[in-house]
Amino acid sequence: MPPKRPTLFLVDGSNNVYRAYFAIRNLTNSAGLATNAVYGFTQTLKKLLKDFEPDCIAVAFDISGAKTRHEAFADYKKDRRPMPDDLAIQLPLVNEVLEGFGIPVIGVQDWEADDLLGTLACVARDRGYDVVLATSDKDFFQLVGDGIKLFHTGREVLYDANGVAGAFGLPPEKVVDVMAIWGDAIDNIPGVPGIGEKGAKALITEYGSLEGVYENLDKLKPAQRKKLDENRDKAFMSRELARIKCDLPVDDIDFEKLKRQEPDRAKLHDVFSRLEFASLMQEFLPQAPPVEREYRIAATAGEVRDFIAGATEVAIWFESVTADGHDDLLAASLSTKQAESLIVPIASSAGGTAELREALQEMLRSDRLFVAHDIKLQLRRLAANHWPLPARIADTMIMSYVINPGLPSHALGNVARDRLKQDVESRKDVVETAPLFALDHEIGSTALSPYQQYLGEKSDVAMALKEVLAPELGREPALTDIYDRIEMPLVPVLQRMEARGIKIDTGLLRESSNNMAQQLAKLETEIYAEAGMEFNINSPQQLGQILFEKLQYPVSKKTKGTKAFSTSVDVLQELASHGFAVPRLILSHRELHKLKSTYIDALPQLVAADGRVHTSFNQAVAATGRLSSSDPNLQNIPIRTELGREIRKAFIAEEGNVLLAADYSQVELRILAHISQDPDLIETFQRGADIHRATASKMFNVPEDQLTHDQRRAAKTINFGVLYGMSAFRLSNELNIPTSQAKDFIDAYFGRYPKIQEYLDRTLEEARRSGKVTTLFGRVRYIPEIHNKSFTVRGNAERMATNAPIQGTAADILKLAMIALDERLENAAQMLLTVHDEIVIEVPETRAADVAGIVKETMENIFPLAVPLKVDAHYGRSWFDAKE
DNA sequence: TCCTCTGTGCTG
DNA sequence: TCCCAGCACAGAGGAC
Repeated sequence: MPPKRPTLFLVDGSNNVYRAYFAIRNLTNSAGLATNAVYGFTQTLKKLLKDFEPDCIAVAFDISGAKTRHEAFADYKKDRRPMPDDLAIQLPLVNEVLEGFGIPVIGVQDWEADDLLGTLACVARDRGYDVVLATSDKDFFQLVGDGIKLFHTGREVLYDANGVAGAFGLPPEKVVDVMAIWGDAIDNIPGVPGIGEKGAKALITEYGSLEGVYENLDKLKPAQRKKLDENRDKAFMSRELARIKCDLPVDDIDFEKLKRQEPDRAKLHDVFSRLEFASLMQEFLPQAPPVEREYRIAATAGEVRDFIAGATEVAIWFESVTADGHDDLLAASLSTKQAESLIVPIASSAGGTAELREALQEMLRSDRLFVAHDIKLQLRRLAANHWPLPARIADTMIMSYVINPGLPSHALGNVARDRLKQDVESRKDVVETAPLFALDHEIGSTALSPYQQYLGEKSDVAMALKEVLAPELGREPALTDIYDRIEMPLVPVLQRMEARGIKIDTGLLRESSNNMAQQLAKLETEIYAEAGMEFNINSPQQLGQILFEKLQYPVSKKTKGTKAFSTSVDVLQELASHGFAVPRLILSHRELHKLKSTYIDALPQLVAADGRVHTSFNQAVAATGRLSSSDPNLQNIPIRTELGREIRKAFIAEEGNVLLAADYSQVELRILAHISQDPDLIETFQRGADIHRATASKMFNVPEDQLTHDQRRAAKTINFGVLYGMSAFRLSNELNIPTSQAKDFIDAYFGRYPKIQEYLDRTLEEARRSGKVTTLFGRVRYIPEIHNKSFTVRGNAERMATNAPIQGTAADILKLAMIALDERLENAAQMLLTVHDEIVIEVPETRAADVAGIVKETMENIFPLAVPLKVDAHYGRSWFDAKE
């Protein structure tokens, strides 16, 4: 093999700065400084460095005062517009960025940057470099050939000579001839007026050169002949203007000095923070010098056994690839101490062997503690491949969540950045640059591919995080309990629920989809007719224009962010109540379209080969301690409207089974009664009365059996509202009463339940004092905004503070019940779903009544409160039937 | 063309 | 200004 030629990237500074400036508009920092050009230029630079990893790189700029290269041509560039002020002001910042990246800037007084680039390119090529010009200026196509390529920074395409021929239509050496006729408005190269790109290329293609064209003038159509004839001098002059010089005197240049350097992270972080580029700031956090990491690849089972010998804790990562809807294991990465990983190929395609696979399985069957960041994902992959599941597990994602659940994300990358000040490779980035199966490529080599680096990191970082998080968790006994007794025991329970999935009657959904499509089409026709024109009904913007501009309906509300016309249900209902047809029809259309697109059409597509949908339960998302569900979200299946509830008929049990739905009745109010110790509230629940009726009776001083419907409704609204910190304003809206009356209701409520007021005050006091609130079980939630000086922000924080202990305690209770049920039901029945206060179970019909009893008993007695917990349990063929 | 934000609406 | 906690769809427009 001949030695590889070093690569040199020559970046056309002006071109790329201008391109960024025009490609990105309206980007400024909070001080109003334009930052668009720096941002775009930086992104281009980053991409070049990452995708091409050039050996050498430099950026060429004009130095102000640069003379024209052909002073004889007086017009040349004379009326080129001056650089816009808000671009000029960014040039020093571009220089700072380049300094931060360690990229030299080249400029020679009085030289055009084009000629400088051309000369550098040619000299470098002649000295043995593979040169790439990074520009979006088509003029540079003329330089492309052996040893010189062009990377078009706008299109992100690398052109060699063939590429130029393909993109430009003519080979590089013909570029100047084409420009001679076509001209270039940007550089003020006149060309032949009246003949443009198409004409110029056709002529040069036909006659080979500018000379060729003029030798054959007589063969051309009269009009074209005339234009060429009259502008002969201009054409030849234009060709000289377009020609980039390659022979400027630069003999003394030392390309070694253009070697790529490590970026100065601190410097970049500083400039990006002034520019307020948040993601770039994150990316270039000033870091401690990187630890030497040793990531090896195992070739034999002996190496695997040696690696974990004596270790009681192993951090694991099993990498998988999805093929035909199945997660196939590809490789594992193991760590027993920081900065060391062993990568073990699993799939034969990646170099895996039966012997290696057996060593891994043997490891999983051992009683070591297996650590991962999101271990449920690991369990899922192992289970999908019928591998043994480890018995003792630890999860750094859940540790992070229990310590501070309010973070925006507990994903590995975020936690590592936060806790270890370390960036981790994302699979997306790695797979883009390296093929997946590069894994077996470098076994025995010390140089790791990016993919191997990524794999090694997965277990290494999990182990490093465990070293940081476990001691921190251990210092908080209540949090340790939450982790040990609630969250970790729940992990395998959730994993089994996800793996089981729930059966879907796709036939039913398809039928209903067709039905709805017809109804929607009919509604659309009616809406267009009433509106007098067609428009996109699903576009709030277009709908707003139709309703409030074209049809001139009264405007009652604007949207929060953009202050556009609001077209939300309440607005439409208000309009419909005045007898307007369009809003009434839109409401029907909205409901149908929502149900069809979000549920009826979406669900069948998510049904797996087993005829069931498998959601993911997210255990480290909700700040209050609740679970969430996604892909698909099965926690928002409609129930409140008759039409919506029909969808639950498609969630069914297997033949011979039923679905059993058990839900806690008014669990949050009961928790409020317990935590506040309000005697009246407790008494009401203890005697099993209708809580809203009892509340109304107290508020309005009317016996329970003489209340009006509206009085009970008001009490019900307040009962729920108090859990969320509802304002009088909101209550007045909800009940359609004056704010003053709503305020009276609320006062009456707290007058009768003084302990609830005390609870709210006490909780706010705690939040203000300690910055956090806790559930009954000690789960924390930090409320940093509790001292915010903005009324709105602080108000929000206060409502979070009072709601979190209630909602969070309910979540704790449900989780405990799930853990207990998983154990008690054994194989008699299988939990499938959980929806905050509800558990859905699939059970053989013959055992349904029996299991319903166990479920009810378990859930009601899982944790004794000052009031009884009440569970309603029903079963039937479908989820619809199970909700009596 | 892909990605992100916004408006809207579904659940407990 | 105004109700806690989620997730997803669809449109619009930014970014490349």
